[in-house]
This record gives sequence, C-alpha cells and structure tokens, in this order.
Amino acid sequence: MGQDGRHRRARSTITDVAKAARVHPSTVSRALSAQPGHILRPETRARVVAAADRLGYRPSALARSLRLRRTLTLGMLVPDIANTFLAGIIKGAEEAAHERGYALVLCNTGDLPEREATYIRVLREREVDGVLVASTRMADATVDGMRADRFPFVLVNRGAGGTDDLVVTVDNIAAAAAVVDHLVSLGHTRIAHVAGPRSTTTGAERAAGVVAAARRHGVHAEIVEAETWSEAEGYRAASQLFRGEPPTAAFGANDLLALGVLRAAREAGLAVPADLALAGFNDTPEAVLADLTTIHVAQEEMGAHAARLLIARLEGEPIAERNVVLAAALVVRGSTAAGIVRRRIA
Amino acid sequence: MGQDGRHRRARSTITDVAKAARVHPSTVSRALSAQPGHILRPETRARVVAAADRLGYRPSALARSLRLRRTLTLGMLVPDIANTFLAGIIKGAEEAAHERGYALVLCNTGDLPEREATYIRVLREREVDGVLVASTRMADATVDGMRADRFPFVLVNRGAGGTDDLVVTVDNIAAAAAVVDHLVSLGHTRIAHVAGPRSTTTGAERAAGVVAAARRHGVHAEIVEAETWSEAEGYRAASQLFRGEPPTAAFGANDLLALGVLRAAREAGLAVPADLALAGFNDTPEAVLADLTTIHVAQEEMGAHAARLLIARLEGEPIAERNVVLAAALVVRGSTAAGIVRRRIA
DNA sequence: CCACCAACGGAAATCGTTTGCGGTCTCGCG
DNA sequence: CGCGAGACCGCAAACGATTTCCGTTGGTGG
Repeated sequence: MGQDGRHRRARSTITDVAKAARVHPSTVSRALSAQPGHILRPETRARVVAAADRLGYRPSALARSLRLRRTLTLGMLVPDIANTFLAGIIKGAEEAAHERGYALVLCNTGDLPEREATYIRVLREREVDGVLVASTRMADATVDGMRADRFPFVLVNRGAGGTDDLVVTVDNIAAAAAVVDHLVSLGHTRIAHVAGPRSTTTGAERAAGVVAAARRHGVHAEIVEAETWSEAEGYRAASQLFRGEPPTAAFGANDLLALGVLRAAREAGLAVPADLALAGFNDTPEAVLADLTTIHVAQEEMGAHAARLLIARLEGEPIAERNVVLAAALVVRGSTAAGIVRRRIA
Repeated sequence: MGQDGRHRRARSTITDVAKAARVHPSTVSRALSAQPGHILRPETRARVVAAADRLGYRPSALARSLRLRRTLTLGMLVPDIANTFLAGIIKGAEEAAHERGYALVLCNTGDLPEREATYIRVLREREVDGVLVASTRMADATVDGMRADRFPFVLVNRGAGGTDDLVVTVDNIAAAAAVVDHLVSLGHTRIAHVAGPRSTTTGAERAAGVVAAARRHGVHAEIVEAETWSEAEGYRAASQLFRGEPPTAAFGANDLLALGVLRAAREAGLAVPADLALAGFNDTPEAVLADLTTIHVAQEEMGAHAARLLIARLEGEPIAERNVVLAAALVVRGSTAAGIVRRRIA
C-alpha cells in the first residue's frame, strides 16, 4: 500500500493506461467498456485490462458524463431528511436508483420554496438527469419551471395539480375516509381533524376525505389546519382544540401531527384511547412505538416506484401509468382500541 | 418561458452566450465569474450578463469540474438513512456542506463492507472531493485504502482505530460509565448491557465503559453482544437475558437496542421502570417518545462538525483538532425514574 | 498469386469550461 | 506626434473520456 507516502498520488488517466499497455487511448476505452460493437483481440484486451488494474485506473465519471451528455445521477428534493416517513421513501428511491446504475443526490429543502428553487438550480447545473420531488406545493414555481423546460421529474407523495406530471402517491381521500369510517364505527360523533397545510395536495386531499366521510355518516368533523407537518404544530393545534369541549376522537393528517395531539392530550389529562381516540397517517416507526392507529403507506415501495418511473422516462422506456396510486391500508392499534381502558408502554 | 414547446430545449452553452454577446467564450467566463483578477469594461460585462440571462445560461458544473479538478461535492457513507440518529447527522452535514458551497451525495451501505467498498469506488469515480464515513468498522479495508491513497475523509460517530485520521465522535467510555453510575445510584446491582457489535468502536468503547464503571462500583455487569444495531437484535438479546433471573436494569448500546429490550420486557411481563430500569444511547426522537433515559448526542452538530472538518482539510485550512470529541450528557427520563411505579404513554 | 474482406486499432473531433499568453487599442505625457 | 503603459479581450491549450472515420493488417478464396 501507498509506498509513495509523501504526497497525494495522482489519479491515473486513460492516457496513462494507454501508454502502459502500448495502445491508443481509444483502444483502452474499447477494452474497458463492454459495448457489443467493440471487437478487440483477446490478447490486446487482456494487456489493457492488466495495465488498467496495475495502475488502479478508474475512468473519470466527469469526463465521461461530459462526453456522453448524461450523468447517471438523480436529484431528490425532500422537506426533511430527519422525517422517518421521508427516510423510508429516500431509502427506497436510493436503492432502486442504485440498482439501475444511478446515484442519488439528496437535498433538504426544509419545505421552503426558495431553498427548493436554489437546489433545483444547483442540481441542473450539475446536470443531473432528472429529479424526484417530495416537497411540492400545489402552486409551485419550481415545478412549473421544470415543466416548461421539459426537464424530467417525478413527484412523490405530494402531487402538484398538473394533470400530465409523473406522480406517485396514495389515495389520500379514500384513506382519510377509512379513518373516519373506523372512528364512526367505534361510536365517535365528534371528530377533530388536524389537517396538514392546504397548500399541499396531501393536506388538502386528506381534509377533503374527512369532510366527505363525515358528511356521509352525518357526524360533525371539526377541521383545524396546521401550518407545518410537525409534531409541534400538532401540539399547538390540539391545545387550541382542547380549550373548548374536546372531541372524542382526533385524526392527525400525519403521524407527527398525531403525536403532537397525543402530547397535548396527556397534558390536558385526557387518556388515549379512553377519553380520546387518536389516529395518524403514514405508519412511521414512531406510530408503531406509540401504538398509534394510522394509515399504512409502503414508503420504500413508493420511493422505489418513483425512482423507477423517472429512470424509465429517462431511458425512453414505455410508461404504463403516469399517475401511480399505491394502496394504503388502515392499521388499527391501541390508540383507537374499543373497550380497552388504558394501555401502558413504559 | 418555454415557447418552443415541441422538444426538449437544448441547454445553452458558454459559446452560445459568447455568440449572442459578440465576444469570445473566455470573455463570458471572465464576465460571469467574479474573480478579482478579471478586468472587463463594464459595458462588455453588461452585454454578456444580458445575453446570459436572456438565454437562461447555466454553466455546466461538469465541464467546470473537469477543468478545475474539483467537484465541490462530498460523499457520505451511512449504514442506514432511515435511522433517525444518522438522519440528524446527515442533516447537520448537509447543511454545513451547503453553506460552504458543497453538495452531499448520500450512500446507504446497510452496514455491509462490500457495499461500502462499492460506494467508495463510485464516489471516487465521480471525483467527489472527499467523503464522510459514518459506517466504519475497526478493521476496515475501505478506510485503509483511502488512507493509503491519501484520499481525504473524515470519520463520523464511529472511529477506526487509526490514530492519524480525522474523526468526530463522543466520549463513549465516559458516557457509558455515566449511565452505569446513574443506575448504581438508583440502587441497581445487577445490570445488563446489550452491547453493539465489537467490530465497531462505538460498540467496543461503550461496553468497555460499562465494564470499567461496574468494576469501580463493585457491581455485576452482564454483557450480551448484539450482532447489529437494530431494534430486532435488542429484542433477541433481551429475550435471551430474561430467560434466567432477569437483571434489574438494562442498558442498550443505542436507543434502538434499548427499544428492543423494552419490547422484550413488556412481553416478559416486566414493567419499566418498576421491574426493570432501562437506558439507551443517542437521544433519538424515539427515546423522547418512549420516555427513555439515554445519552444525549448533538447529532446535527456532529454532522456539521465533520463536514466542516473535511472542507477545512480540502481547502488547506489549518486544522485545530484532528480528533474531535463532542460533549455528551446523560438525560434522565421515566424509564429509570426512581420511586415511580408506572407511567403510561398511550 | 492476386483481390477482397473482416478484424483491429490509430487519429482526431468533441463535450463545455478556465486561463496563461500575448496582441491590439486607447490614453496621457513629453 | 511618438511612445510606453495599461486595459481589455481574443486565442488556444488544457481537463479526461468516447466515438466516428479510416488505414493497416492478415487471412481466404478464386
């Protein structure tokens, strides 16, 4: 190992290999890339390969991308890496991308439109082949820009109103309605919904699902809109809710909001599920931990699906569905258990 | 915007801008990069700038990197994106990197050495300027390789035995000892430690801290080594522990292991903290949720610190400490509360 | 023995930037 | 009016790969 300990060893280039193997650089290229059209004498190829790994040669992806006009890289915009729901999506996307030889560059937008715009600019300067966007708003200038430029992108989890976009989501309306159905079946008639921001499709659709289902059952649903998707906002919204006569059931538009409601409920002395039935959305690890009834979303599959869809678009493969709606299922846990007085965890 | 709706608009290059502004490409380059040495007639510069944004010109980071021999990109190897502890580190690293104009490419190794090797190869082909490694083992061929090539890297969270590496960690021995001190102070004398894999510095050091502290207090510490850092392994290890006479206190080498122990305890009918005091390590969001006593680690700071250290190394800035040890603090929560009979969560 | 063809591999152009070098122009001063 | 000093900016050579286009071999069939 590194016997030239002194200074950083220079990267060897295709020319170095060519010299070492006494062939032309073009021959090195042919020997190393297993393209079908390349016919090389086995002996020549062997000599090149030998020289290549004697020198520890690694082709420069930079130079190759410049010439080939593609980087085999995908960008991905997420509102928050530390959100476990998104982490699942990212993981699925990363693996699917890697499987097809693409790398993934992650960008944390913090759900801020201007950071989103900045990152898209950076990604496009870096010439990523396409991007996965998990942080869209409904009216989103960044997405409009990509649409206008016909720059390849896929929307994940949240849509953006456009009818022609490639999108991977779940059926939010049906899922939210399923939660309400479940709560009503337990006998609840005063249901609160802590909605996500209406500026996002997920927030708007889930609230719409709640409203529709409530109307169908003839029960009252009170909607409070949170400003962000965070636990803190769930707490804030719930504290406000509990000031008056508290509802008997609450449904957070995602698990974090529901956990915020849980914290507020505990502080208000409301026991879950005895005094307040509680449900969330996404089925993150936290939901499992808090024994929270929620909607299960196949996170990794969602990410993987989105990545594969984008790659299919990039490679010009036929696209079966432009608008993929994954199945989501109600998972009933202790937080809405009927007849159970109290459960303990710790 | 995009009035040529038909086909993908070709990216405009520096040459296009040069033509449009009736200058040489080199002049465009000078006009657009605010280097101190470049003297341009204001009028010329204005003409170039105008042409550039009329054409929506964006310099190709690819071509620039090729020429400049640096990509302003960092790679980062993590065992699992979906792990909230790592998510915090990643977030901190990503932000610090972005602040200094670097992008971050994430790679999920799944804690598998061969995937680690593959990813390092990919990253180096892409000519990232350096990498952050959060998934090292103690004897790690990949790290050895980078050391030998003098390729810039920083180890985060886990070290790798090398004395000369750039490393950002916490004082695992002291922190683990603090947990034992705390448990002993509550009167526990039969303490179990579910250790992380000894092949990692974190696993080995925390176990060592436990052993040392136990000896110092003259109490018995039983060590069970988990094979991975997962909740499932914690559960498995604990189930095994509980077969005989169960200990009165258990300490998981990270929060996930501790949560696994919690699940096993519940199944074994042991109440926490009444029958079993429980502690973890890292202070992840899950620990807060489960009201788990743990060691607080400043995750984002750790990631940010590591990124800044790497960038300092890359830019040839002076490096104060090669081996940064961040402070960690014991956070006492309900899972080790003295005198509390039972707490409920849901 | 010659012609022809396939197989092989060299030369050079290209991808989009940056930058050292030096040419031209403008100005001010003697 | 001549000359030197800057100022400004064009030229061309990199950076490291891929690929098209040919020229050269060597073998084979007539």
